[in-house]
Amino acid sequence: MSAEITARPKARTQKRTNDPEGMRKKVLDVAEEAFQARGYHASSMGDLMATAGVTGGALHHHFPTKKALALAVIEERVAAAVEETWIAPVRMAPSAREGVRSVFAAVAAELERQGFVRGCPLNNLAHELSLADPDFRIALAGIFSAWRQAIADKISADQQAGRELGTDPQRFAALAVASYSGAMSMAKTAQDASVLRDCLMALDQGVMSSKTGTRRRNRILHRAL
Amino acid sequence: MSAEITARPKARTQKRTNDPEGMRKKVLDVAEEAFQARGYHASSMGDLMATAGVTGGALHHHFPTKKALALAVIEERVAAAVEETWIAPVRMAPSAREGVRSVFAAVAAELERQGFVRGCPLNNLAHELSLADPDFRIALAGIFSAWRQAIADKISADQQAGRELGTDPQRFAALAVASYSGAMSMAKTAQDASVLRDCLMALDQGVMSSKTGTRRRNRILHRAL
DNA sequence: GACAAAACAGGACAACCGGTCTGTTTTGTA
DNA sequence: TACAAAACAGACCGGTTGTCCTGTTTTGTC
Repeated sequence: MSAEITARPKARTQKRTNDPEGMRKKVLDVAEEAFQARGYHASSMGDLMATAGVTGGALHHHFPTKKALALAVIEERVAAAVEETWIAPVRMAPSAREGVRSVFAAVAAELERQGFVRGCPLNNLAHELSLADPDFRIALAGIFSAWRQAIADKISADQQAGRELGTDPQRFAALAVASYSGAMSMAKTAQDASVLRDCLMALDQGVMSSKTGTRRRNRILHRAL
Repeated sequence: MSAEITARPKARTQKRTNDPEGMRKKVLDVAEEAFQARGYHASSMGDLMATAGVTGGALHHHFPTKKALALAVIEERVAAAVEETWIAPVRMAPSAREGVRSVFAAVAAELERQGFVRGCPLNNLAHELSLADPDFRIALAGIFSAWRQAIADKISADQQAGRELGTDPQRFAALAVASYSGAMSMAKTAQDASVLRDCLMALDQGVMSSKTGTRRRNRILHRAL
Protein backbone atom coordinates (compact mmCIF):
# COMPACT_ATOMS: atom_id res chain seq x y z
CA MET A 1 0.00 0.00 0.00
CA SER A 2 2.96 2.26 0.40
CA ALA A 3 3.66 1.81 -3.29
CA GLU A 4 0.20 3.10 -4.04
CA ILE A 5 0.97 6.30 -2.15
CA THR A 6 4.42 6.98 -3.54
CA ALA A 7 3.27 6.23 -7.08
CA ARG A 8 0.43 8.74 -6.88
CA PRO A 9 0.76 11.15 -9.84
CA LYS A 10 1.58 14.65 -8.75
CA ALA A 11 -0.67 17.52 -9.62
CA ARG A 12 1.07 19.94 -11.97
CA THR A 13 0.28 23.55 -11.31
CA GLN A 14 2.39 25.23 -13.95
CA LYS A 15 1.82 24.95 -17.67
CA ARG A 16 4.61 24.33 -20.09
CA THR A 17 5.57 27.13 -22.43
CA ASN A 18 6.64 25.45 -25.62
CA ASP A 19 9.00 28.27 -26.50
CA PRO A 20 12.34 26.75 -27.47
CA GLU A 21 15.34 28.90 -26.51
CA GLY A 22 12.94 31.41 -25.01
CA MET A 23 13.35 30.15 -21.50
CA ARG A 24 17.12 30.32 -21.53
CA LYS A 25 16.94 33.81 -22.95
CA LYS A 26 14.50 34.89 -20.29
CA VAL A 27 16.73 33.59 -17.50
CA LEU A 28 19.69 35.42 -19.01
CA ASP A 29 17.64 38.61 -19.24
CA VAL A 30 16.64 38.43 -15.60
CA ALA A 31 20.13 37.43 -14.43
CA GLU A 32 21.77 40.23 -16.39
CA GLU A 33 19.37 42.73 -14.89
CA ALA A 34 19.74 41.38 -11.35
CA PHE A 35 23.52 41.08 -11.43
CA GLN A 36 23.68 44.62 -12.74
CA ALA A 37 21.26 46.10 -10.22
CA ARG A 38 22.05 44.10 -7.08
CA GLY A 39 25.25 42.26 -7.84
CA TYR A 40 26.10 38.57 -8.02
CA HIS A 41 26.12 37.55 -4.37
CA ALA A 42 23.08 39.64 -3.53
CA SER A 43 21.02 37.94 -6.24
CA SER A 44 19.75 34.55 -5.13
CA MET A 45 18.72 31.80 -7.46
CA GLY A 46 15.30 31.89 -5.84
CA ASP A 47 14.87 35.52 -6.73
CA LEU A 48 15.91 34.89 -10.31
CA MET A 49 13.52 31.95 -10.56
CA ALA A 50 10.66 34.00 -9.20
CA THR A 51 11.14 37.06 -11.38
CA ALA A 52 11.81 34.98 -14.46
CA GLY A 53 8.81 32.76 -13.81
CA VAL A 54 11.01 29.70 -14.10
CA THR A 55 11.15 26.60 -11.96
CA GLY A 56 14.29 25.28 -10.34
CA GLY A 57 14.44 22.32 -12.64
CA ALA A 58 14.35 24.46 -15.74
CA LEU A 59 17.00 26.82 -14.47
CA HIS A 60 19.29 23.99 -13.49
CA HIS A 61 18.80 22.36 -16.87
CA HIS A 62 20.17 25.37 -18.75
CA PHE A 63 22.67 26.49 -16.10
CA PRO A 64 23.90 23.72 -13.79
CA THR A 65 25.37 26.13 -11.25
CA LYS A 66 25.09 29.77 -10.37
CA LYS A 67 28.64 30.25 -11.56
CA ALA A 68 27.74 28.86 -14.97
CA LEU A 69 24.88 31.33 -15.19
CA ALA A 70 27.11 34.25 -14.32
CA LEU A 71 29.72 33.11 -16.79
CA ALA A 72 27.08 33.01 -19.49
CA VAL A 73 25.92 36.51 -18.57
CA ILE A 74 29.48 37.78 -18.80
CA GLU A 75 30.37 36.11 -22.08
CA GLU A 76 27.05 36.60 -23.87
CA ARG A 77 25.61 39.79 -22.44
CA VAL A 78 28.33 41.94 -20.89
CA ALA A 79 30.70 41.39 -23.80
CA ALA A 80 27.90 42.21 -26.21
CA ALA A 81 27.06 45.38 -24.31
CA VAL A 82 30.64 46.61 -24.53
CA GLU A 83 30.74 45.70 -28.20
CA GLU A 84 27.51 47.56 -28.88
CA THR A 85 28.06 50.74 -26.89
CA TRP A 86 31.81 51.14 -27.33
CA ILE A 87 33.65 48.98 -29.86
CA ALA A 88 31.29 49.31 -32.81
CA PRO A 89 30.76 53.09 -32.43
CA VAL A 90 34.50 53.71 -32.13
CA ARG A 91 35.16 51.61 -35.22
CA MET A 92 32.63 53.57 -37.23
CA ALA A 93 33.77 56.97 -35.98
CA PRO A 94 35.78 59.29 -38.24
CA SER A 95 38.66 59.12 -35.78
CA ALA A 96 39.57 57.53 -32.48
CA ARG A 97 39.30 60.76 -30.53
CA GLU A 98 35.97 61.62 -32.08
CA GLY A 99 34.69 58.12 -31.39
CA VAL A 100 35.65 58.18 -27.75
CA ARG A 101 34.23 61.64 -27.35
CA SER A 102 30.90 60.73 -28.94
CA VAL A 103 30.44 57.62 -26.80
CA PHE A 104 31.22 59.58 -23.68
CA ALA A 105 28.69 62.23 -24.62
CA ALA A 106 26.05 59.72 -25.69
CA VAL A 107 26.27 57.78 -22.43
CA ALA A 108 26.17 60.97 -20.38
CA ALA A 109 23.08 62.11 -22.25
CA GLU A 110 21.41 58.74 -21.82
CA LEU A 111 22.07 58.71 -18.09
CA GLU A 112 20.73 62.22 -17.68
CA ARG A 113 17.65 61.24 -19.64
CA GLN A 114 16.73 58.27 -17.45
CA GLY A 115 17.83 60.05 -14.28
CA PHE A 116 19.33 56.96 -12.73
CA VAL A 117 22.84 55.54 -12.89
CA ARG A 118 23.33 51.78 -12.59
CA GLY A 119 26.97 51.84 -13.58
CA CYS A 120 28.97 50.02 -16.19
CA PRO A 121 27.98 46.32 -16.33
CA LEU A 122 31.53 45.23 -16.92
CA ASN A 123 32.95 47.26 -14.04
CA ASN A 124 30.20 46.23 -11.66
CA LEU A 125 30.84 42.53 -12.16
CA ALA A 126 34.60 42.96 -12.42
CA HIS A 127 34.86 44.47 -8.98
CA GLU A 128 32.79 41.80 -7.31
CA LEU A 129 33.97 38.70 -9.15
CA SER A 130 37.48 39.18 -10.50
CA LEU A 131 39.09 38.24 -7.19
CA ALA A 132 36.46 35.65 -6.28
CA ASP A 133 37.13 33.16 -9.06
CA PRO A 134 39.85 32.80 -11.71
CA ASP A 135 37.34 31.88 -14.42
CA PHE A 136 35.39 35.04 -13.76
CA ARG A 137 38.54 37.11 -13.73
CA ILE A 138 39.84 35.76 -17.03
CA ALA A 139 36.52 36.27 -18.77
CA LEU A 140 36.22 39.83 -17.51
CA ALA A 141 39.85 40.66 -18.27
CA GLY A 142 39.32 39.50 -21.84
CA ILE A 143 36.48 41.96 -22.33
CA PHE A 144 38.53 44.81 -20.89
CA SER A 145 41.39 43.87 -23.17
CA ALA A 146 39.20 43.75 -26.28
CA TRP A 147 37.72 47.11 -25.35
CA ARG A 148 41.10 48.77 -25.08
CA GLN A 149 42.41 47.02 -28.18
CA ALA A 150 39.56 48.32 -30.30
CA ILE A 151 40.42 51.89 -29.34
CA ALA A 152 44.13 51.31 -29.81
CA ASP A 153 43.48 49.82 -33.24
CA LYS A 154 41.52 52.91 -34.18
CA ILE A 155 44.46 55.10 -33.21
CA SER A 156 46.72 52.92 -35.30
CA ALA A 157 44.33 53.33 -38.22
CA ASP A 158 44.45 57.08 -37.75
CA GLN A 159 48.23 56.91 -37.81
CA GLN A 160 48.07 54.96 -41.05
CA ALA A 161 46.32 58.04 -42.44
CA GLY A 162 49.03 60.33 -41.18
CA ARG A 163 47.24 61.55 -38.06
CA GLU A 164 47.92 61.01 -34.34
CA LEU A 165 51.59 60.42 -35.03
CA GLY A 166 52.55 61.51 -31.52
CA THR A 167 50.02 59.36 -29.74
CA ASP A 168 50.77 55.99 -28.18
CA PRO A 169 47.81 53.72 -29.04
CA GLN A 170 47.94 51.57 -25.91
CA ARG A 171 48.29 54.49 -23.55
CA PHE A 172 45.53 56.45 -25.20
CA ALA A 173 43.20 53.47 -25.05
CA ALA A 174 44.06 52.81 -21.41
CA LEU A 175 43.26 56.39 -20.44
CA ALA A 176 40.01 56.41 -22.39
CA VAL A 177 38.71 53.22 -20.80
CA ALA A 178 40.00 54.09 -17.35
CA SER A 179 38.53 57.57 -17.24
CA TYR A 180 35.20 56.27 -18.49
CA SER A 181 35.10 53.42 -15.99
CA GLY A 182 36.11 55.63 -13.12
CA ALA A 183 33.66 58.33 -14.08
CA MET A 184 30.88 55.77 -14.18
CA SER A 185 31.87 54.56 -10.74
CA MET A 186 31.54 58.04 -9.33
CA ALA A 187 28.34 58.72 -11.23
CA LYS A 188 26.83 55.53 -9.85
CA THR A 189 27.87 56.32 -6.30
CA ALA A 190 26.71 59.92 -6.46
CA GLN A 191 23.68 59.05 -8.61
CA ASP A 192 24.68 62.02 -10.74
CA ALA A 193 26.04 61.86 -14.27
CA SER A 194 27.58 65.30 -14.24
CA VAL A 195 31.00 63.93 -13.35
CA LEU A 196 30.97 62.19 -16.73
CA ARG A 197 30.64 65.58 -18.40
CA ASP A 198 33.43 66.94 -16.23
CA CYS A 199 35.74 64.16 -17.33
CA LEU A 200 34.82 64.57 -20.97
CA MET A 201 35.53 68.30 -20.85
CA ALA A 202 38.82 67.77 -19.03
CA LEU A 203 39.82 65.28 -21.71
CA ASP A 204 38.67 67.66 -24.42
CA GLN A 205 40.91 70.43 -23.16
CA GLY A 206 43.89 68.16 -22.63
CA VAL A 207 44.54 64.71 -23.93
CA MET A 208 41.57 64.64 -26.22
CA SER A 209 42.68 67.63 -28.29
CA SER A 210 45.19 67.09 -31.04
CA LYS A 211 48.30 69.21 -31.05
CA THR A 212 47.59 70.96 -34.34
CA GLY A 213 45.56 73.77 -32.89
CA THR A 214 42.12 72.22 -32.99
CA ARG A 215 41.64 72.80 -29.29
CA ARG A 216 39.27 75.71 -29.85
CA ARG A 217 37.34 73.91 -32.52
CA ASN A 218 36.75 70.86 -30.40
CA ARG A 219 35.12 72.89 -27.70
CA ILE A 220 32.59 74.14 -30.23
CA LEU A 221 32.03 70.85 -31.99
CA HIS A 222 31.54 69.13 -28.69
CA ARG A 223 27.81 69.70 -28.62
CA ALA A 224 27.33 68.14 -32.03
CA LEU A 225 27.24 64.74 -30.32
CA MET B 1 15.10 19.60 39.78
CA SER B 2 14.76 21.24 36.47
CA ALA B 3 15.89 24.48 38.07
CA GLU B 4 19.02 22.75 39.18
CA ILE B 5 19.82 21.82 35.61
CA THR B 6 19.02 25.13 33.95
CA ALA B 7 20.86 27.04 36.66
CA ARG B 8 24.03 25.04 36.19
CA PRO B 9 26.91 27.43 35.61
CA LYS B 10 28.31 27.17 32.12
CA ALA B 11 31.91 26.26 31.58
CA ARG B 12 33.74 29.15 30.00
CA THR B 13 36.30 28.08 27.43
CA GLN B 14 37.60 31.44 26.29
CA LYS B 15 39.48 33.88 28.48
CA ARG B 16 38.67 37.54 28.60
CA THR B 17 41.16 39.90 27.09
CA ASN B 18 40.92 43.01 29.18
CA ASP B 19 42.00 45.19 26.29
CA PRO B 20 39.58 48.08 26.06
CA GLU B 21 39.02 49.32 22.50
CA GLY B 22 41.31 46.56 21.31
CA MET B 23 38.54 44.19 20.41
CA ARG B 24 36.62 46.70 18.36
CA LYS B 25 39.79 47.63 16.53
CA LYS B 26 40.58 44.00 15.79
CA VAL B 27 37.12 43.39 14.36
CA LEU B 28 37.48 46.50 12.22
CA ASP B 29 40.87 45.31 10.99
CA VAL B 30 39.54 41.92 9.97
CA ALA B 31 36.39 43.37 8.41
CA GLU B 32 38.35 45.92 6.40
CA GLU B 33 40.64 43.20 5.11
CA ALA B 34 37.79 40.81 4.31
CA PHE B 35 35.56 43.39 2.63
CA GLN B 36 38.50 44.47 0.53
CA ALA B 37 39.59 40.98 -0.46
CA ARG B 38 36.27 39.16 -0.82
CA GLY B 39 33.64 41.87 -0.74
CA TYR B 40 30.77 42.56 1.63
CA HIS B 41 28.27 39.85 0.73
CA ALA B 42 30.96 37.19 0.34
CA SER B 43 32.26 37.86 3.85
CA SER B 44 30.16 36.16 6.49
CA MET B 45 29.96 37.23 10.10
CA GLY B 46 31.09 33.74 11.05
CA ASP B 47 34.26 34.11 9.01
CA LEU B 48 34.97 37.49 10.54
CA MET B 49 34.40 36.11 14.05
CA ALA B 50 36.70 33.18 13.41
CA THR B 51 39.59 35.12 11.89
CA ALA B 52 39.30 37.89 14.47
CA GLY B 53 39.10 35.40 17.34
CA VAL B 54 35.96 37.09 18.61
CA THR B 55 32.73 35.58 19.84
CA GLY B 56 29.33 36.43 18.46
CA GLY B 57 28.35 38.27 21.57
CA ALA B 58 31.33 40.55 21.45
CA LEU B 59 30.87 41.32 17.80
CA HIS B 60 27.19 42.04 18.25
CA HIS B 61 27.97 44.29 21.19
CA HIS B 62 30.19 46.62 19.17
CA PHE B 63 28.33 46.26 15.86
CA PRO B 64 24.65 45.33 16.24
CA THR B 65 24.29 44.43 12.56
CA LYS B 66 26.50 43.61 9.63
CA LYS B 67 25.44 46.87 8.04
CA ALA B 68 26.66 48.81 11.07
CA LEU B 69 30.00 47.08 10.81
CA ALA B 70 30.34 47.92 7.14
CA LEU B 71 29.35 51.51 7.78
CA ALA B 72 32.06 51.77 10.43
CA VAL B 73 34.62 50.30 8.03
CA ILE B 74 33.63 52.84 5.39
CA GLU B 75 33.63 55.87 7.65
CA GLU B 76 36.66 55.00 9.77
CA ARG B 77 38.91 52.97 7.51
CA VAL B 78 38.13 53.62 3.86
CA ALA B 79 37.90 57.37 4.38
CA ALA B 80 41.20 57.28 6.26
CA ALA B 81 42.85 55.30 3.50
CA VAL B 82 41.83 57.85 0.88
CA GLU B 83 42.98 60.63 3.16
CA GLU B 84 46.34 58.98 3.71
CA THR B 85 47.20 57.86 0.19
CA TRP B 86 45.64 60.70 -1.77
CA ILE B 87 44.44 63.81 0.04
CA ALA B 88 47.41 64.41 2.31
CA PRO B 89 50.08 63.78 -0.38
CA VAL B 90 48.31 66.06 -2.83
CA ARG B 91 48.06 68.79 -0.22
CA MET B 92 51.78 68.58 0.53
CA ALA B 93 52.82 68.41 -3.13
CA PRO B 94 54.41 71.44 -4.81
CA SER B 95 51.50 71.56 -7.24
CA ALA B 96 48.29 69.72 -8.01
CA ARG B 97 49.63 68.11 -11.15
CA GLU B 98 52.81 67.01 -9.43
CA GLY B 99 50.80 65.64 -6.52
CA VAL B 100 48.51 63.59 -8.69
CA ARG B 101 51.43 62.35 -10.71
CA SER B 102 53.43 61.28 -7.67
CA VAL B 103 50.50 59.39 -6.11
CA PHE B 104 49.84 57.62 -9.38
CA ALA B 105 53.48 56.60 -9.64
CA ALA B 106 53.76 55.60 -6.00
CA VAL B 107 50.72 53.34 -6.15
CA ALA B 108 51.91 51.77 -9.38
CA ALA B 109 55.30 51.07 -7.85
CA GLU B 110 53.73 49.62 -4.72
CA LEU B 111 51.48 47.30 -6.73
CA GLU B 112 54.38 46.09 -8.84
CA ARG B 113 56.38 45.48 -5.69
CA GLN B 114 53.81 43.24 -4.04
CA GLY B 115 52.83 41.62 -7.32
CA PHE B 116 49.15 41.49 -6.51
CA VAL B 117 46.34 43.97 -7.11
CA ARG B 118 43.41 44.09 -4.71
CA GLY B 119 41.97 47.27 -6.12
CA CYS B 120 40.92 50.55 -4.57
CA PRO B 121 39.04 49.99 -1.29
CA LEU B 122 36.65 52.81 -1.99
CA ASN B 123 35.82 51.64 -5.49
CA ASN B 124 35.45 48.03 -4.44
CA LEU B 125 32.85 48.82 -1.81
CA ALA B 126 31.23 51.54 -3.88
CA HIS B 127 30.39 49.16 -6.69
CA GLU B 128 28.92 46.52 -4.43
CA LEU B 129 27.07 48.68 -1.92
CA SER B 130 26.13 52.04 -3.40
CA LEU B 131 22.99 50.67 -5.01
CA ALA B 132 22.22 48.22 -2.22
CA ASP B 133 21.54 50.73 0.53
CA PRO B 134 21.11 54.52 0.65
CA ASP B 135 23.19 54.84 3.81
CA PHE B 136 26.08 53.05 2.16
CA ARG B 137 25.75 55.14 -0.95
CA ILE B 138 25.76 58.46 0.88
CA ALA B 139 28.78 57.53 2.97
CA LEU B 140 30.72 56.40 -0.09
CA ALA B 141 29.68 59.40 -2.16
CA GLY B 142 30.96 61.69 0.56
CA ILE B 143 34.42 60.13 0.39
CA PHE B 144 34.50 60.45 -3.39
CA SER B 145 33.44 64.06 -3.08
CA ALA B 146 36.11 64.90 -0.49
CA TRP B 147 38.71 63.19 -2.64
CA ARG B 148 37.87 65.27 -5.69
CA GLN B 149 37.50 68.45 -3.66
CA ALA B 150 41.00 68.10 -2.23
CA ILE B 151 42.46 67.97 -5.73
CA ALA B 152 40.27 70.82 -6.93
CA ASP B 153 41.33 72.91 -3.96
CA LYS B 154 44.95 72.30 -4.81
CA ILE B 155 44.35 73.54 -8.35
CA SER B 156 42.68 76.62 -6.91
CA ALA B 157 45.71 77.17 -4.70
CA ASP B 158 47.94 76.92 -7.75
CA GLN B 159 45.79 79.49 -9.48
CA GLN B 160 46.16 81.78 -6.48
CA ALA B 161 49.89 81.64 -7.24
CA GLY B 162 49.35 82.52 -10.87
CA ARG B 163 49.58 79.01 -12.27
CA GLU B 164 47.01 76.73 -13.91
CA LEU B 165 44.94 79.70 -14.98
CA GLY B 166 43.42 77.78 -17.88
CA THR B 167 42.46 74.73 -15.82
CA ASP B 168 39.01 74.08 -14.42
CA PRO B 169 39.52 72.72 -10.88
CA GLN B 170 36.44 70.50 -10.77
CA ARG B 171 37.05 68.98 -14.18
CA PHE B 172 40.70 68.35 -13.50
CA ALA B 173 39.88 66.66 -10.22
CA ALA B 174 37.15 64.56 -11.80
CA LEU B 175 39.52 63.29 -14.48
CA ALA B 176 42.28 62.55 -12.01
CA VAL B 177 40.06 60.50 -9.71
CA ALA B 178 38.21 58.83 -12.58
CA SER B 179 41.31 57.76 -14.46
CA TYR B 180 42.87 56.43 -11.26
CA SER B 181 39.76 54.52 -10.26
CA GLY B 182 39.28 53.09 -13.70
CA ALA B 183 42.91 52.13 -14.03
CA MET B 184 42.74 50.33 -10.70
CA SER B 185 39.68 48.45 -11.89
CA MET B 186 41.51 47.20 -14.92
CA ALA B 187 44.66 46.45 -12.97
CA LYS B 188 42.65 44.40 -10.50
CA THR B 189 40.85 42.48 -13.22
CA ALA B 190 43.98 41.81 -15.22
CA GLN B 191 46.13 41.39 -12.09
CA ASP B 192 48.63 43.62 -13.82
CA ALA B 193 49.54 47.14 -12.76
CA SER B 194 51.02 48.15 -16.10
CA VAL B 195 47.78 49.80 -17.18
CA LEU B 196 48.30 52.27 -14.36
CA ARG B 197 51.60 53.28 -15.93
CA ASP B 198 49.91 53.57 -19.31
CA CYS B 199 47.32 55.94 -17.89
CA LEU B 200 49.92 58.00 -16.10
CA MET B 201 51.98 58.40 -19.25
CA ALA B 202 48.93 59.28 -21.32
CA LEU B 203 48.04 61.93 -18.77
CA ASP B 204 51.62 63.15 -18.72
CA GLN B 205 51.63 63.73 -22.46
CA GLY B 206 48.24 65.35 -22.49
CA VAL B 207 46.19 66.76 -19.66
CA MET B 208 48.92 66.44 -17.10
CA SER B 209 51.34 68.69 -18.93
CA SER B 210 51.01 72.40 -18.49
CA LYS B 211 50.68 74.52 -21.60
CA THR B 212 53.90 76.50 -21.10
CA GLY B 213 56.17 74.08 -22.84
CA THR B 214 57.06 71.79 -19.96
CA ARG B 215 55.86 68.75 -21.84
CA ARG B 216 59.39 67.58 -22.57
CA ARG B 217 60.57 68.22 -19.06
CA ASN B 218 57.76 66.24 -17.50
CA ARG B 219 58.69 63.17 -19.42
CA ILE B 220 62.16 63.31 -17.96
CA LEU B 221 61.15 64.22 -14.44
CA HIS B 222 58.62 61.44 -14.42
CA ARG B 223 61.04 58.87 -13.12
CA ALA B 224 61.94 60.98 -10.14
CA LEU B 225 58.93 59.57 -8.33
C1' DG C 1 33.14 47.21 48.98
C1' DA C 2 28.43 48.01 46.82
C1' DC C 3 26.32 48.28 42.52
C1' DA C 4 24.88 49.80 38.09
C1' DA C 5 26.50 49.73 33.45
C1' DA C 6 29.32 48.22 29.98
C1' DA C 7 31.74 44.37 27.83
C1' DC C 8 31.86 40.23 26.72
C1' DA C 9 30.75 34.47 26.16
C1' DG C 10 28.31 31.12 23.78
C1' DG C 11 24.56 28.81 22.36
C1' DA C 12 20.08 28.79 19.69
C1' DC C 13 17.16 29.80 15.91
C1' DA C 14 14.45 30.70 11.83
C1' DA C 15 15.13 31.91 7.31
C1' DC C 16 17.49 31.15 3.34
C1' DC C 17 21.06 29.53 0.30
C1' DG C 18 22.57 26.66 -3.80
C1' DG C 19 22.29 22.27 -5.45
C1' DT C 20 20.20 17.59 -6.22
C1' DC C 21 16.82 14.36 -7.08
C1' DT C 22 12.90 12.00 -9.21
C1' DG C 23 9.42 12.26 -12.24
C1' DT C 24 6.61 14.22 -16.05
C1' DT C 25 5.94 16.39 -20.48
C1' DT C 26 7.33 17.91 -24.91
C1' DT C 27 10.12 17.38 -29.07
C1' DG C 28 12.81 15.53 -32.78
C1' DT C 29 13.31 11.59 -35.74
C1' DA C 30 12.17 7.50 -38.36
C1' DT D 1 2.75 6.18 -34.28
C1' DA D 2 6.94 4.57 -31.59
C1' DC D 3 10.55 6.05 -28.75
C1' DA D 4 14.75 8.02 -27.23
C1' DA D 5 16.42 12.44 -25.82
C1' DA D 6 15.86 16.87 -24.41
C1' DA D 7 13.22 20.12 -21.64
C1' DC D 8 11.09 21.03 -18.03
C1' DA D 9 8.25 20.71 -12.93
C1' DG D 10 8.55 20.66 -8.15
C1' DA D 11 9.76 18.79 -3.93
C1' DC D 12 13.70 18.10 -1.01
C1' DC D 13 18.14 18.47 1.69
C1' DG D 14 22.36 19.77 4.22
C1' DG D 15 24.75 23.62 5.21
C1' DT D 16 25.12 28.51 6.06
C1' DT D 17 23.44 32.99 6.99
C1' DG D 18 22.65 37.06 10.19
C1' DT D 19 20.65 37.96 14.36
C1' DC D 20 19.03 37.42 18.99
C1' DC D 21 19.01 35.90 23.74
C1' DT D 22 20.49 34.68 28.33
C1' DG D 23 23.99 34.65 31.31
C1' DT D 24 28.65 35.86 33.09
C1' DT D 25 32.54 38.84 33.89
C1' DT D 26 34.86 43.15 34.01
C1' DT D 27 34.86 48.12 34.74
C1' DG D 28 33.80 52.65 36.49
C1' DT D 29 31.87 55.40 40.35
C1' DC D 30 30.43 56.71 44.89
